[in-house]
Amino acid sequence: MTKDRPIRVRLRDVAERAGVSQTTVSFVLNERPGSGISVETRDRVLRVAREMGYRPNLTARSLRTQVTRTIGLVSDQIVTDNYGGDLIRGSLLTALRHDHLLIVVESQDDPEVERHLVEDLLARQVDGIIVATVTSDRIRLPPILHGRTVLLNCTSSPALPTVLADEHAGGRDAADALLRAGHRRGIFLVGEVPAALRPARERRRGVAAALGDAGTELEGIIDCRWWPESAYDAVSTQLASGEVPRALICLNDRVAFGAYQALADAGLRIPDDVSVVSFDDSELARWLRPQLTSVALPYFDMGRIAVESVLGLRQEWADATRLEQLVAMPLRERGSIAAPRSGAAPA
Amino acid sequence: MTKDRPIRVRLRDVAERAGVSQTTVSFVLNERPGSGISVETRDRVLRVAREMGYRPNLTARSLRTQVTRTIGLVSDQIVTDNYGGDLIRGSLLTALRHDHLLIVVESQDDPEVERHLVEDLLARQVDGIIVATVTSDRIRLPPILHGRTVLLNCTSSPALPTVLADEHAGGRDAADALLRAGHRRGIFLVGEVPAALRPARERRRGVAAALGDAGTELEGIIDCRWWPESAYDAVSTQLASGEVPRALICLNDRVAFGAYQALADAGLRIPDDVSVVSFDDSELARWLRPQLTSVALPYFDMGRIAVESVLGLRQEWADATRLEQLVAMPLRERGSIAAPRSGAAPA
DNA sequence: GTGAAAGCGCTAACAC
DNA sequence: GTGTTAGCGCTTTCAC
Repeated sequence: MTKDRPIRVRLRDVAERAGVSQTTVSFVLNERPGSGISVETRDRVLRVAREMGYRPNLTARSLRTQVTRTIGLVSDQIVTDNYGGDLIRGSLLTALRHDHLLIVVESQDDPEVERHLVEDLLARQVDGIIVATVTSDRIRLPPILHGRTVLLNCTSSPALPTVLADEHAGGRDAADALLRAGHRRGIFLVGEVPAALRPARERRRGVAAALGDAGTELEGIIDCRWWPESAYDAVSTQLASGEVPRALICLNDRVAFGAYQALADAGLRIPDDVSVVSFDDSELARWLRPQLTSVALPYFDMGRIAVESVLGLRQEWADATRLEQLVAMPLRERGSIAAPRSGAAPA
Repeated sequence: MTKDRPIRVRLRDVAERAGVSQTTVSFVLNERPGSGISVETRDRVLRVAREMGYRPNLTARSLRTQVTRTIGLVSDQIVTDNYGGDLIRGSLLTALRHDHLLIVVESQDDPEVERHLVEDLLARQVDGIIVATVTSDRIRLPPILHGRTVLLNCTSSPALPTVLADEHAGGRDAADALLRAGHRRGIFLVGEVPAALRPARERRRGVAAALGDAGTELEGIIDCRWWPESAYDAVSTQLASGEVPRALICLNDRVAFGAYQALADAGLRIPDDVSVVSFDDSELARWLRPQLTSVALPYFDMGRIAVESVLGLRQEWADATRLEQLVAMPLRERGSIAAPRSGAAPA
């Protein structure tokens, strides 16, 4: 809270002071082509406008033009979740780059709230809406959405344009990284795979596909929640069982973190005794010792693409051929993978 | 991108269909007190409006009322930084609770961009502006801000209402946690203290004050950047020097993470050999083994308070007595502190 | 109890 | 080249 709202300079004030009509000022300021304003008038208007500190009232302009240069981002929990930051950042910066503002809104997973928020955004005449989720995959029925709408990290029925991470390819890449290092046997997947969670499903499918192509398969799945503690417990149990893995494919970095701790406690070294690869490439991946090889979540890019789509900037969707846009997950190779200890025979 | 913008139902449409004037519809819908609309008319208008799916055009309303129910949040890097999430979330949810929308904008630390963004927000007639930074403390000159402005996690000259974390008290609390466990000697601060960084300065001052009150002082400062790797190196060096600390006060959780790794590599156990306390209480604190005792950054609360302030909801500032609002940093006690090994004598 | 009409600040067709 | 004028969709004063 500070001083009160000052008197704003209006277009009319500038016009009066410059001794011209509002139209002239409007034309000059909006650099309207072919409006045939004389250079002198132009310069005078520009000067007066600057002197008076004129700033157009965008609310009034929007009312007139039916364009707000504003995009609404509705999410369930995106801000809450740390991973979500990049999604917002990608959207935000892209919106700004295209001279649009982003209105971020969070429904806290309450459909009623979500409906309300979307209505509010529409009432504010946003030019487009992005519906994003962190817990991807939850089918959401598109509400009374008009205008341009894009789904980010989730799907709907009936289908709407959607931006998703290419988790399947990511899964392949994770497995391939291991295969390239010579791993064939003793490869475990760490983390539960709930049927409702697209990233989990797809990552596993991708892993299985790559392994299958190499004529091998997972040795097993170490079941645990996607959190360090749960992973620590599960991996510790596995190690205690006597069947020591040679490589771990962790379903995210937090799981990998728990695995690191369990491995350390068991006196096993990474990557000499056990190789580890993971998903998400969060900050954690660089903080671990050794640094973790991880398949990055392309959240920043996804946000960017969603905004570009909503602004109608993407050819792919101009001709609504494909509704799903899959964004590549880059593999970030670091020091957590090495050749298997006892030199498994290559295929 | 989806179907085109549909024809919106306007107030006038509802009025025509209901056979009344716009005024009447407006009065009914806005539940204007003492407007003396008959119950029948009221019900009819309400019914028609619902049937037609009427939604007021908030752009038009804002133009008329000069109120947008919108708050702009300008930050340098808040979205980028993971810690910043809570700041946004606190602001966002509080804004929503008070029926306002949040427009988040990021300047990428470019003053020119920042000026531009603030102007845009003002041009959009936002009801208030919050200027936030992650790297607190950088004095920023308030730009052409009108209306209600609040600074979040940074200060300015001339001074504006500001919401800050009470880092000094936080520093005291961190040190007190150690003192309570019986620590008096061998306490090291880990992390550099740049003069320009308020949190760093204040935390150290608070630590020193608490230690001084207990008749002791820091054994030394282990200088390093606020990142795991740098902390790992610095702490490892310290350990190699032979002077093994009994307690570490890490200036944030990432530093603590690096310290954990260094301690583990040196075969020292936490908290038996060395106690550790830290700042920020990020997710990391709960993921570490043992879990880390940390002084929490009250970002969520700070965001909430900033929004409440900007909305004029806080008595403290109605009478602009104090411009600075200090928010408490709660100590989250976990398993990383124990009595010193060789039982240091209490004061 | 209800309606006519003005006006928020801007853009843009049309006239001169 | 420049000005007149009619709205955009809403709120609100004032008259009936």
